[in-house]
Amino acid sequence: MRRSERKRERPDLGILSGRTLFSLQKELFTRLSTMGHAQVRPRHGAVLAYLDVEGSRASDLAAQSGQHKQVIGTLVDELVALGYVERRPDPADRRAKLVVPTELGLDHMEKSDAVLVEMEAEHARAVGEEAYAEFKRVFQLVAERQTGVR
Amino acid sequence: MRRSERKRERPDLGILSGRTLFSLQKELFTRLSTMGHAQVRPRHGAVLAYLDVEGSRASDLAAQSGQHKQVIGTLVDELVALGYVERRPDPADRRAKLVVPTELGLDHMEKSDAVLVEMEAEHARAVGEEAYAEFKRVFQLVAERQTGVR
DNA sequence: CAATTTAGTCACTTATTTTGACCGTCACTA
DNA sequence: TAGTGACGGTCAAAATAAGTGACTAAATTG
Repeated sequence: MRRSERKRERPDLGILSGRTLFSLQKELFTRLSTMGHAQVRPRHGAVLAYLDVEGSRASDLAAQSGQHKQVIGTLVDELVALGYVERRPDPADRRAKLVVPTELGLDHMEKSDAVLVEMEAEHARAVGEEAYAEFKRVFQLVAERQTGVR
Repeated sequence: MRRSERKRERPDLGILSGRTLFSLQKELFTRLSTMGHAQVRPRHGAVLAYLDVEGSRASDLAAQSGQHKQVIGTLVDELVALGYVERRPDPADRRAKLVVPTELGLDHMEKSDAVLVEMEAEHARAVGEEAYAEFKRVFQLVAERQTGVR
């Protein structure tokens, strides 16, 4: 069997993760664009995916998303321009600024969470609820190991 | 519970995939760089990951990796310059060129496959062989569904 | 053999990522 | 309470990457 065939039939963890990530992202943002959020691109996910309703610090967003601080800065600039978030001084630390979602931002966050839940529910129906739950459990362990061990 | 906490404790499929992919990629290429392949970057994976020992067409590599043909062209240029692959006319189709790995390229492919197998084996030991096998099985189904449906 | 596709490259334009320096706080400690 | 090092965020610039449209040559279709 040729290597490319083998990779297709028994893809490694990286290939599976990559395929899933990009395809999921594409579907999510396509769906969101039909729900009134056409301007937001997958890139902005680094901010919106981790944003708290009460607001989050740019550094926390950087740490959680694994992006550089500059990238977060740029994304926040764009999201401010689009009306999804605003920057407010952090009362607890005068160095920091809180990135706080606006009404529009909150709507995006809710819809995005809902679509993801729905997409996962479809997978669960297809492969079996129990099998899917177990899959998620192990995936989380693997992801933690992979991330932590470095 | 705040949203960011929830995302940390019960990450969605996208977050898990993303974390796993990027961390895996980073570790893989870090390890490979200590094995005599310091010049190759994750980007080149689009070519090297799917390359056949007998050579592959640029179009096939583009299709399998999901990259544009131009991207593949550029990557092949770089890999040629680094001595990992060479371009040879495809005897079966005079329009096409085969991208064929050199000795160095073959070494990279073997080592990269071996490191991935090893990394996965470590995960399997940690979460249990059986659980890991089942995880891979379901992951493959989910990835196919996610990719195919759209 | 004309019309259509397909493989690949060229030349450009536009995004995205990465780096390094820098300023104003903060936290700790002597 | 002054000194020191670390942290939060931004600027500017350099380096990489991605996306487009047009174009040549060869295969396929009919």
